[in-house]
Amino acid sequence: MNTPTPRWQRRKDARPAEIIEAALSLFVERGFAATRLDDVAKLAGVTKGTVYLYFANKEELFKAVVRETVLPNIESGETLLAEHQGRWADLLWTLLERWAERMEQSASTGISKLMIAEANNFPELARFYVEEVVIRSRKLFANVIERGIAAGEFRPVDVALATRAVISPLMMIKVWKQSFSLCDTEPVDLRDFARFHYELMLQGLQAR
Amino acid sequence: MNTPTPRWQRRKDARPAEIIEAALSLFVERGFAATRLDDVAKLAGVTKGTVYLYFANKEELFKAVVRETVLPNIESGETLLAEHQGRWADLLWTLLERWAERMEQSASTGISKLMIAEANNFPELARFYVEEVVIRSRKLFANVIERGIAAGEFRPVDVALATRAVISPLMMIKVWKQSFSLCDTEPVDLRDFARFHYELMLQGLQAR
DNA sequence: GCAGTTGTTGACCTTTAAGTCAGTAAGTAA
DNA sequence: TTACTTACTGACTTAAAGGTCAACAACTGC
Repeated sequence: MNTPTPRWQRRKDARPAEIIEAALSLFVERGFAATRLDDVAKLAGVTKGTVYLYFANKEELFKAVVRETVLPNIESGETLLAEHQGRWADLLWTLLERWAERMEQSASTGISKLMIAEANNFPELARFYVEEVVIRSRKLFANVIERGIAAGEFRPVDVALATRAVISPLMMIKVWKQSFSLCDTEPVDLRDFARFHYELMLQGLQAR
Repeated sequence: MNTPTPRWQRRKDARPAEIIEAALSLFVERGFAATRLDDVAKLAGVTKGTVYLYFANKEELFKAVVRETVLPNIESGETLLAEHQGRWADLLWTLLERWAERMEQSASTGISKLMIAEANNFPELARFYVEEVVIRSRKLFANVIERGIAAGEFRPVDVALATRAVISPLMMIKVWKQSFSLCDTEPVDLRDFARFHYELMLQGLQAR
């Protein structure tokens, strides 16, 4: 007799993560409302019923996607800051470079586009995201700038504004690529841009 | 006898623009899929049937919103460039300042957030937007930078990268405000940021 | 005024996708 | 093998929103 391969397997532990991964990529591509749970299930290799076995409803799945995907990314930067010795400009570049790298690899950075699109529809989730992700990321960069100023390495600029000037260009380019990769005839390389942005900005930041 | 005010009026010419305006503000706030046509109609002071009198379906309304709203904004910048005399850095600041002003006033700049969110769901519209709006805006700024370089006012930087470095920060801050105004506890003023960004960037751009 | 035209309504139909659950088959242990 | 548990399926129900259209009432011209 042939040993028939089972039509499906029981994989209770792996399912949630797989469903979240599938949901992430479809939410990022199409948006929350335009994504059908049948499609999420299909991409995760299960059926819709299974999705509802692990998540109470579509909104809870969305929240899980944001929570599970976003938090791991910040901690590495915070360790870098804690352990850093030497010029603050170098740390700034290290942070930007790592960020650009991660943007090219993992799908998780697509969350920023997703949150921008859906923030108004999920106020509580937006608040969670702003507090746990945005403010923390800003603090990280703000710290570097502040210490650079204190060390006499940077001019005494407005830190809140400078922080945004440092973060926003890379973020915008990434969000842009996420949305218009198919039709932008003049794309730029993320790392090239990160380097260019860093050098341009450093001129204005450095003390004379 | 009292002259009864009619329950509604026939205003064939004004309806399309009013419906488009209503749709714009709801699309920007909630996204395309999450916006109900009943709500658009209500906000425009009509009923759903009237919306379908002027637009074939929801998708055509969306296209009309993008087309009608976005085009008028670019031309003024192009005239400024054509008529400019003097330092190119000054023109750069004029363009950025006007852009920041318009962002604070008209709702039309919310289109960028909308297109970012929906580009993948409307490939043809995304192509139209990229070609008619994005590329044209980039060309405008690229021209200023190129002429500044030719005049020896700016260093010979990579124009494509510099253009994005100039545009993206303001755009990101605007998109951000659009999405997180309710829960961002550390908002920045658009004009302040525009000025800060301009001065920071100019340091890196200027020839020595 | 009155008759004819048409912009507008609102109840209705239709489609789509969220959410449910009884049944099925993959695993497990004796 | 068999008896049992439960992860998983897929057809079903339901709700909501897109889309339609016959009737209506605001205008127009005579």
